[in-house]
Amino acid sequence: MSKSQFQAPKGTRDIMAPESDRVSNLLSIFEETLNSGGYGQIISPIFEDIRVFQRLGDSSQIVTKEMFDLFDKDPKNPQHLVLRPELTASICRAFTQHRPVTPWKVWYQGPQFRYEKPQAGRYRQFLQVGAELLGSPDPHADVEIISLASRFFQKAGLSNTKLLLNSLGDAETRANYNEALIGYLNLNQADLSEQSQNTMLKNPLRVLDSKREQDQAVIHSAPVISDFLNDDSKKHFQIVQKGLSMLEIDYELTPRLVRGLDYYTKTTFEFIAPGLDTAQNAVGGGGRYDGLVEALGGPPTEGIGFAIGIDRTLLACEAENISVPTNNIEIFVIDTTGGDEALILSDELRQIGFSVDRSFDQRSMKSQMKAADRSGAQLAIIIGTDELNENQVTLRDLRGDGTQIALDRQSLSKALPEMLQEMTK
RNA sequence: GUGGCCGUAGCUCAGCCUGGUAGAGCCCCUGUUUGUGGUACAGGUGGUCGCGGGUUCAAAUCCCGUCGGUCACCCCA
Repeated sequence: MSKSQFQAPKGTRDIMAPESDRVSNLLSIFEETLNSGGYGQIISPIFEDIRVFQRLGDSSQIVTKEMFDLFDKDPKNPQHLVLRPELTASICRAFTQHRPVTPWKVWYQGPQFRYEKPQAGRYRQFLQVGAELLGSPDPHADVEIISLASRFFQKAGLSNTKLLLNSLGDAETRANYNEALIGYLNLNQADLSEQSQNTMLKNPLRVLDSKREQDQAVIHSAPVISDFLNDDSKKHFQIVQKGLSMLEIDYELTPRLVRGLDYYTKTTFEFIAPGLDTAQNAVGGGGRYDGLVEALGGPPTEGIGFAIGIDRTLLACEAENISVPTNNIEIFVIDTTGGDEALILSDELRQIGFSVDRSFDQRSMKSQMKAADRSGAQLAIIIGTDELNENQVTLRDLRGDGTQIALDRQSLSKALPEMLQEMTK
């Protein structure tokens, strides 16, 4: 066997069963959760005009160097396109384009792309699900969004996730805080790492996100934004917290929680899976972005949303040993008369709703039995020359004591449902 | 973008230091069992040792480069 000449591109992977069963399971749980909240699905393009994302702010590396470029071939309209690195901006673009009635509640699911160096829980193509609520400043909208994300993790069976909560305040708050933070960082610049001294110039907030040992002392004593919230922001944040308490959703106030994109205002949050023994333990996050639609050329519109990384949620499920729901087949047809019977019978039984598998290549009885066992099927239907001549089939219970009974071929489909139910008891 | 570790059978890995005919376990196939799986035993298929160059009589093994994986940093879901 020669070595495969091609492999999946760097930072991408093939997700195969049974892992893919878990993915589709998570996706359907998510869909169910969001549908139950009156959110409609939006299926937006996988690529967009690069400018849609450039409005996110250029202090973010996502915008500056982590996008996959595409170029429209039409010489009359040489558009610069990119594979979407996130979806909130796409959705705000869709909002300004279609101007739906507000509140506009949407959910999405799909791959996103960032040109990064891969590592644990980080891929160049990664799968996210998320939701956005546009057109309401109501803090209860924040609570609804957070609660839907939280319920998703719950339904997925994850017990070890933690909700981190913070408020970045409005523009006024941020300006005041930035000033104080810059002043503080300047005073303590000498104690900061080289990287952080750099970050400080571009986006002081992000210094709080540093994981370097050297920076921790400075970060620890830095002024916190909660002390700078103005009345409006403070009130908003209080109602959010009260709402979460009313829903009995636990959270941890983390005044140093900073998110990667510049557009966030007021409420920001992150779900982490502390059980994940990797540097990338954030499984989801989001927040309010009241100025974003306007920045994309739309009317002033408030917005709040979240995104959940399915790849990392997958890792968290594995870390918590949550069982994978698999699509086991129910019946395995064994045919030693040449294969015609297996062909006909499996088709017949599939049509009436059973999941049925069979062997190919006219293998031996023994080999087919082995395949039947491996398939996980409850029941084997055996057709040999004896059965064929008698116009019968033999049923064998593969999971119990191996009981076999003979049955008329004609009465098979009628008797099967009851028999299977009996056996799985 | 920076750094550590790793690339040998479908999978998990040994062999590499000290160069001399490519190994184990699992999986898969066949048989013991003349129509019957899950246990046991026996046998078998499968590898230009990631790729390219160099050193050498001789390279999986030493050297250089490159690609990929992985983990961390930067950054981020």
